[in-house]
Amino acid sequence: MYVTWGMKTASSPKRSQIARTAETQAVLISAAARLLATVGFAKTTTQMIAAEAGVTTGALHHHFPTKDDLMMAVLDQSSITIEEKLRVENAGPISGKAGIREMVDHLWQIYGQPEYWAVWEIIIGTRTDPEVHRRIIEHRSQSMANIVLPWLERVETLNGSAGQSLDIFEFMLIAIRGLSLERFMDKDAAYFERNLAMLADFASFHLQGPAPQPAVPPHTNKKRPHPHTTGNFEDNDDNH
Amino acid sequence: MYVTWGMKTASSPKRSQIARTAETQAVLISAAARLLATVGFAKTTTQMIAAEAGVTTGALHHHFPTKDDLMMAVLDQSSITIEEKLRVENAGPISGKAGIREMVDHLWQIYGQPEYWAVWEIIIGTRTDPEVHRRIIEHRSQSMANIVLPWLERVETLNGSAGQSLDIFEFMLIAIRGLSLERFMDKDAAYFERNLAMLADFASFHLQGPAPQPAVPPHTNKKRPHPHTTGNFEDNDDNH
DNA sequence: TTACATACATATTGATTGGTATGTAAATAG
DNA sequence: CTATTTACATACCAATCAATATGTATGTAA
Repeated sequence: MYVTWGMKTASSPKRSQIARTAETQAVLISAAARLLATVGFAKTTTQMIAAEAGVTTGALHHHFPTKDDLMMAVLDQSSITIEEKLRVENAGPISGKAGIREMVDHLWQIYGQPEYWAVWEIIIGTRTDPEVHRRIIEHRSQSMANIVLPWLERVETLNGSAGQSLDIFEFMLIAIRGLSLERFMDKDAAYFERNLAMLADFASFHLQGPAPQPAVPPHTNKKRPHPHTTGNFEDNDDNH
Repeated sequence: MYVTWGMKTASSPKRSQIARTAETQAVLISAAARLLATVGFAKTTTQMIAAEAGVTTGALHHHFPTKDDLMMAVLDQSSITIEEKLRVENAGPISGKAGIREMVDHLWQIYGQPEYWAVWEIIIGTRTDPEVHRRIIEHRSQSMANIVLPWLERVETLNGSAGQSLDIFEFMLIAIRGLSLERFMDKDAAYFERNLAMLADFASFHLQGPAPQPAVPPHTNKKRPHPHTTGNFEDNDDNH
């Protein structure tokens, strides 16, 4: 449980205060996100988070006075991670049907992963708290601006109407969120691959006009062209 | 809070045991579903459910020994309600673009409503409990069969390939589930209308061949052709 | 009417929750 | 080195949770 981290601290006995704070907070945030994605908001307690992080509840409440503070920190960290992931492959214009399919896979790599589900767990779990909810709304609207604008620039070469592209991007995110919900239902890899292809088809249809033929892969496909499109919650092999 | 139900019991002093049981259980299930949709699984306690239903926790645990039993009853009731809703408008073949748009609205009327979110709250909230999770999986797969099969029969007249129609139906459900998630983000009615239109457009293309133009409504639409497509969680005016 | 079962309410349980109070070790400033 | 702050652990708290134990009212079969 706390073996890996414990060895790491033992190997570096002389750390500065800011280094200790940064490391402990990072470990707590990561542990909280991991638990949110695996067991959900309702069952993620402060004691579980502390145990998963390899610290005590005292340390947790030292860095994050309330549980909500830690949740907000998880949101902050997730948006940082996402913007980082997007910046890596976010270069050059999107060309043709293959480029759109690549974009869909890219979005699924980010928003379809179990780690990202922690964000929705917080959004859904804290929706009755007006203060937290308000912060989340503005948090996400700002984060969305950083994601949508680069996309619009890359896809503008294909279609002239920017408003149309924005709508399509919104829909793609919606579909990917819906697909991520299906991970709770023990679906196989082909299911996700099939619907990602369908979504890419959807974007191509709306961006480049109707294709000669729909060209959606058949219901039973023998080879998996995108093996990284999986990501069931049961697949993770934690050591706890 | 318990005024309505209280008066009802006072007005009918002589009820049979089976009638009392049926009514109390129904009231508890409805109260549980309402709370799940509004405040979520984490904050839905047995005491809140009992208070919302106008009974005591003793009555709750008399009819449903454990909280999970009540949750399963909510699932049972929801599938009954859904199959009922589907049976009402589930007659005659789907004709043309307008028919598909009608079908999308119909699905949104069922799966997009806040009441249905209670089902997902249970699925997500109890995903660590293997026994409950197993029951939910088979519960839903059976329920899905009752929904998909009639759909396939109605749409088969348009397109010959049944496998293709099944894939599209799957995709529609995914998108609608993703769209229902967006209700937590304070989106307006135009947002939902816009994306439902895009989904219907996409389905039309795949089911009846390419249309002349995609014909997506503009980003800012002044009139709302489908006023029933709203349904934010904040819109409900409970008296508690 | 009597005997019993069912439907509830009241009161209370032990376990668990998020959070606090306080002590201790480590880092940093003077 | 000394003083003080910071980082963290231990112990504990009031509140709340689901669930139980028990009492009472009500319907039902004899």
